[in-house]
Amino acid sequence: MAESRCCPPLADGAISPAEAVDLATVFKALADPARLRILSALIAAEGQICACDFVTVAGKSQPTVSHHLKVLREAGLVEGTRRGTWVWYAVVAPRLAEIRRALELAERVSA
Amino acid sequence: MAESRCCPPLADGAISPAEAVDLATVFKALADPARLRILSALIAAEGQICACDFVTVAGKSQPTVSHHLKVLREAGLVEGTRRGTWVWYAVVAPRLAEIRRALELAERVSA
DNA sequence: CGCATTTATTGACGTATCTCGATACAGCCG
DNA sequence: CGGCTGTATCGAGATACGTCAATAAATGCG
Repeated sequence: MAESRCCPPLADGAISPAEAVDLATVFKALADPARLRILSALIAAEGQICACDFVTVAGKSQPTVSHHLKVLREAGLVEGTRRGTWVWYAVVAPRLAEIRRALELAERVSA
Repeated sequence: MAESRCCPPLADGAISPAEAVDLATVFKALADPARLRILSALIAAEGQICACDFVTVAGKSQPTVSHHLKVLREAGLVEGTRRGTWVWYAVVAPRLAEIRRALELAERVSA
């Protein structure tokens, strides 16, 4: 602690610890190249993609891809629906908007 | 591999592996509650904050805070300048804008 | 039912990350 | 200079994460 304060006491403008944990969970889901490629493929497709195609997109084994899809699902970023043998995945747009808003606030304030 | 294709060949709209690695690095820097609290405090302050204050903000030890600041620095998200005994940190606004743009594209497409 | 195909789960291994105590470095002041 | 304060680095321990092979679960078909 500083004996002679180096600055006025902080205005406590930081997000709460709970909020920080929540946000961190989302960013953790985005913090992997394979998952980003899966997500961007889904976005570019503007629709649904069969899970089987992600093996090629991510360049990983099928179990690894399945694991990444689970992470993205649990982060609320994508949604999978079974159609017979295959499972089709799609982006959850509102969730992406939510994340963007968090960073938008950041830019607005810092601009 | 599917014997009878489940879907047309993917349009290859995903970002490149290199881009994915770059983006993942940034999101990794954001994927920690302590770092998010540090960053949000900086944003809320709309200016510079003395490094000594981050120990309280993050609720971690001084070496841990210093480590997190290094991660944020190396991700280009914050900047520190020494002013005598203390180091003052500030947000790098263009970098935040860059990240926001990546997600903005996402929302535009998925909207 | 029995078999083939797609997807998900399990278990294991290596690596990365978070955390702190101890310590080194940098700049002020008497 | 010598001591003091703030910051950064080092080393170590614990935990989390990415990855794959093996295997299970789900679905369709003959």
